[in-house]
Amino acid sequence: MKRTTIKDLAEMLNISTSTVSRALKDHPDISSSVKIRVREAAETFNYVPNDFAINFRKKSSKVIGLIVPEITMFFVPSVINGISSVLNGEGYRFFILSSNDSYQTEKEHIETCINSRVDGVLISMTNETRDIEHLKKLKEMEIPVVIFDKTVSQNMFDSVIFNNQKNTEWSADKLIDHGCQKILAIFGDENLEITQSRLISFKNRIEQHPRIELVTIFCKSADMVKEKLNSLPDYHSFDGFFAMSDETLMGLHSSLIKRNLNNSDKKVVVISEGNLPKYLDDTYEYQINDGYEMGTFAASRLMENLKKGSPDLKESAQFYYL
Amino acid sequence: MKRTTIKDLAEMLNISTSTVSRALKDHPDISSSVKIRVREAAETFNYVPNDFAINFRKKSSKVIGLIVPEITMFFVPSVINGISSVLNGEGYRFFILSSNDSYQTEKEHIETCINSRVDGVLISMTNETRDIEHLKKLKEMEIPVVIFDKTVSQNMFDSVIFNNQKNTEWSADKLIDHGCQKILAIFGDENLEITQSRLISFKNRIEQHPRIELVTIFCKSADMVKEKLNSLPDYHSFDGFFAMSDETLMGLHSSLIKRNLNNSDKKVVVISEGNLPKYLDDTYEYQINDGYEMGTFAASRLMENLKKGSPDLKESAQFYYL
DNA sequence: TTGAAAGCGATACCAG
DNA sequence: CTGGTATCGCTTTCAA
Repeated sequence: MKRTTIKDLAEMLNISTSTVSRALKDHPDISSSVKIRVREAAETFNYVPNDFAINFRKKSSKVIGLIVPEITMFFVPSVINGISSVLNGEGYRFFILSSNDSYQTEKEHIETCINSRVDGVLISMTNETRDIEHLKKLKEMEIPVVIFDKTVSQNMFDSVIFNNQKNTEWSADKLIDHGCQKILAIFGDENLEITQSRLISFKNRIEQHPRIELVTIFCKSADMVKEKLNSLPDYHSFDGFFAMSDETLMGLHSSLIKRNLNNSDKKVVVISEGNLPKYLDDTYEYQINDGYEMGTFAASRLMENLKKGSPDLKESAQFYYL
Repeated sequence: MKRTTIKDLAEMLNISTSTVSRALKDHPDISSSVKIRVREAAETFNYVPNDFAINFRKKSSKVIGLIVPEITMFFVPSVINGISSVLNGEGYRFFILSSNDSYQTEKEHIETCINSRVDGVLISMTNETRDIEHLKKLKEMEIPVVIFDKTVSQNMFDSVIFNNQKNTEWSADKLIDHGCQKILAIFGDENLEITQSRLISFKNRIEQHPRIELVTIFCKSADMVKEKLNSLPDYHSFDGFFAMSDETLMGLHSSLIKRNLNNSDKKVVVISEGNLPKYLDDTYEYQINDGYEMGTFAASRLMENLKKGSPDLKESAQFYYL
């Protein structure tokens, strides 16, 4: 089905394509009589500007690529909502690329972004990712990048992460203040930067109280939490639990209710992405790391970078704590 | 930063752009010696084909638009995963547009899809949507559409939904077979088509057993479930519970554990989107409405429509039950 | 086996 | 105020 083009309109009205183009975008040079005729014609013939042609001409796609390590129910949906709200407001769209926890896939997605000429990239990295080699091409191409949540240490791109130290210490203090004597702390994937930083802060804080006994376990998934807890010999002796994420919490919660340990005097403190908490157990305490907020923040930083244009003007990469 | 183009390569190698273009895509006409030289040059000068130009030329974006009523943690993530797995395999990308439960926004998103010349549209509708008027333009433009999960009755576009009757009857039978005598059934928003159809099937089935007492409640959110249950006078007298979705289940679960009614002999049966179940309580029984499956199925149908090309050949819209 | 050239649709510069 | 024209990068006949 042939779609109406500017040229079609021009021929119908016996004027030039330039005039039609300008009339359509309300250029001040054009007489209002012409504008009216053009707009009417556009309306009747169902003219839809061809974004391909415009992108091609303008070398800007108004599209940004969102690369996430995996699409889970825990964090990603709220992040997407946050990103949406910012990008839609700015007339941008985005496509989602899930790395499925594979560094290789992540790398390919970056190629995809380059090929499809996205205007910018928002990325949260996989557990396997150790450096930013694969991102350097984006830098060369002068495609703005903002890394969020899961990152590796680097100073080439803006990044926004939660304030792990603050959140973790808050959590540790809750358990300490509650008078817990034996604490089980459940962390995520041991290889992740985020896990390590939370681990260190948590340990430091707890170790200031030598009488408190601390056991830490690392679990890549909620299922693994369940498994490990089930084979924990002295489960009942713990009087305090810490989970570093919604996912680890899920495993813990599942395990606690199975043993009828909910509604007990055990203290549970969680750093949570914020979706689940209100449905699990009123007695758990949460430090919320809001995905929506992170989404809006990261997207806003990207928009700023986009507008800054010439990147020579751009100061070096910045680190933001949420 | 100037990016290498085919023209650049052609000039460097003193051959024509046509030859370069063909060499790059391994056209049989081109001698292998030329191919090698071209590929080497492309490699060294970091040539990246310009998708804008290609799309423009080919009039195909390899992009499809995904419109969802809202981005929740319950269903959407798995649907997205399903869609991803199919589309990425076919070299397509997609962008996500969330209608935020607003018909108006949904309508705008459809315009967005048309303007950005997506090759196809996958859509799940808002609660406010009553007809497909706003989709007709897509038909005119010959953009293939597949409607999934939330739809209205129509016969213009392919659609894929869960088999509510089957799933609901299965659930009712579970409770009946377990010997439940007093059942509390929790449904979602009373205005939704999906709620009504599940309600009717459920009731019909239970009413075949006159001795069973059935109480039904409608709740727009998990929080409302919690509220209503908390003010239920004879809570303990129920020996069977039905929740029509993960969201209603969340409220029920929250309420059950609060009263220490988990791990009891109460029977809980749920029609679930499938993400949460394994983390809540092993004793609940689930009929899984798998979002991943729906995603792959809907995306596959869309791909088929895309390939069928000339739509005169296409038979009328089809309805699929999952 | 290769090259020349047209053209996809919109834009913007330069002229008038 | 309006028109002519080159151009973006690539693909694809048509010729050679």
